[in-house]
Amino acid sequence: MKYLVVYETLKEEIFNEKYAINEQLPNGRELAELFHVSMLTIKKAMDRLVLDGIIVRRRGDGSYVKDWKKMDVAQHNHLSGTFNQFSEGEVKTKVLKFEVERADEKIAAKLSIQAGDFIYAITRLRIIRGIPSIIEYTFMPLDLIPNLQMSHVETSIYNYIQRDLRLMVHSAVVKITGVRPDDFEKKELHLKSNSFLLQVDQVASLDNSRVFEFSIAKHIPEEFEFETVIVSNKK
Amino acid sequence: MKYLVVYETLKEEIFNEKYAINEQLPNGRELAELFHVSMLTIKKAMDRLVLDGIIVRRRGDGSYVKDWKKMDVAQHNHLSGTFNQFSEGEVKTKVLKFEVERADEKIAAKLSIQAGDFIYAITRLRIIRGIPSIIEYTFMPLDLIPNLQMSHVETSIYNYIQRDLRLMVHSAVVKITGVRPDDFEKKELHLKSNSFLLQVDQVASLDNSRVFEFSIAKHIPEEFEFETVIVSNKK
DNA sequence: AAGTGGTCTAGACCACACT
DNA sequence: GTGTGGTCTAGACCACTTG
Repeated sequence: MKYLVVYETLKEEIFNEKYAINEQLPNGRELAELFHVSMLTIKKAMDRLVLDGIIVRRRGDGSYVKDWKKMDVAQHNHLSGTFNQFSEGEVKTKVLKFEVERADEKIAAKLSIQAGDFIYAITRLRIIRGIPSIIEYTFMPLDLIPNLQMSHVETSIYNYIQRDLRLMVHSAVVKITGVRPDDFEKKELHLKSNSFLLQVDQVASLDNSRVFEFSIAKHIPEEFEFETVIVSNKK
Repeated sequence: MKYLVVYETLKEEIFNEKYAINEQLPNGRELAELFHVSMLTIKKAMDRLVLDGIIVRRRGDGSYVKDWKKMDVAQHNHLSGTFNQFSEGEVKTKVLKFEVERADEKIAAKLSIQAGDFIYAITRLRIIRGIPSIIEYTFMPLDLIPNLQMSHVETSIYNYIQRDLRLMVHSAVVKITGVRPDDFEKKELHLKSNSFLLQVDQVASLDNSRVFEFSIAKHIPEEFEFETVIVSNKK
């Protein structure tokens, strides 16, 4: 993993301002000599820095350090579940429902299974620093996630899947919308009548391409912030 | 651009179900022979398909078609400004403000310029299919975007920058939150007192690393939907 | 053990930006 | 023209999954 060493080293050097903002970096050949690697390895490292939004590269011109200081929040591309986004003890979980049911048409479609197949249907309330902040509705195919226990549901299902089942989470499609709470949500989140929520729909896949989770998380606005970097994919 | 040909071809074949969902694709060597390219070119094409969320690849196992049908909306990674997200005639723009001002501390920080530097300060109301839907506050450094005209502001500043100035938009950092409208926004968007908005903050950069835009767009929830794919970057 | 994708090399050629 | 990054090759070796 040479390119990761190059990537981490350059990133650190930039953050330590060895290379200042808007400064041009050494070209590919020089960096390849410096690190004793091929130019392709340099390119791979630089591509990651571009993806991070830390540098730009332009053919015929060079590589330049971007103004990375304006990225005020660490990137939110979590893929780790709600639980791991907060530090130990900051988040408490109240399990409102934990049942095995048959998937209806809509959920079966999201999970790429047959209607009528068994699924876990889980509803959880996340309490962050004492404030009820998120209601999560989670649906998972029973056959993919064997032997799910209350103790997993109470903390992080992601951790169970990754650490215990040793499955790899590959990717997720997320959708963000704004919604009004229903009566149940109003009660659980202690909301006033004019309140609103930010809804994150997520369909998450394992690296064997199976969909293992469809979840709807509704966040109170005080707690919610989603940040991402969009990079233009020109030719 | 051989890898793009491979990418487009494979994508089309998958969508035409030459390769079915969950089916294994030919391995790298075979595809390299088929397309008469090197394996690295195949890998680059496949990497893009992975990024699109269309396939998964696993070392030691193979490449598999994902359930791409569940991606119900075309990906929202626009980088094209509000105007180009809707078809011709669907969106009307009312320019509420179009001035040159001096940047205050906050805006200067976002644009990576000095407080006091000249900027365009633009406020626009976007009316989609007859419904006032978005208020956009846009700030741009004067020196980067010379000679901005009312005609550009009324349609798409992005088009002016890309087509006329021939500058390339490289990337953007976006942040999504939920907010309450102020009185001005309530009036312009015809909102009731208990309403809410989805706020998208965007800091956009050119490929020379200069920040050319800081914008705050506040969307009515009926119109707003943001979708993206998150891919795990392990190793 | 056989087959897969991931990384890496040392070059080559090309497209593009500057002057 | 010079220098830059982007693409590409033909191989090599390695890490990993599955039988």
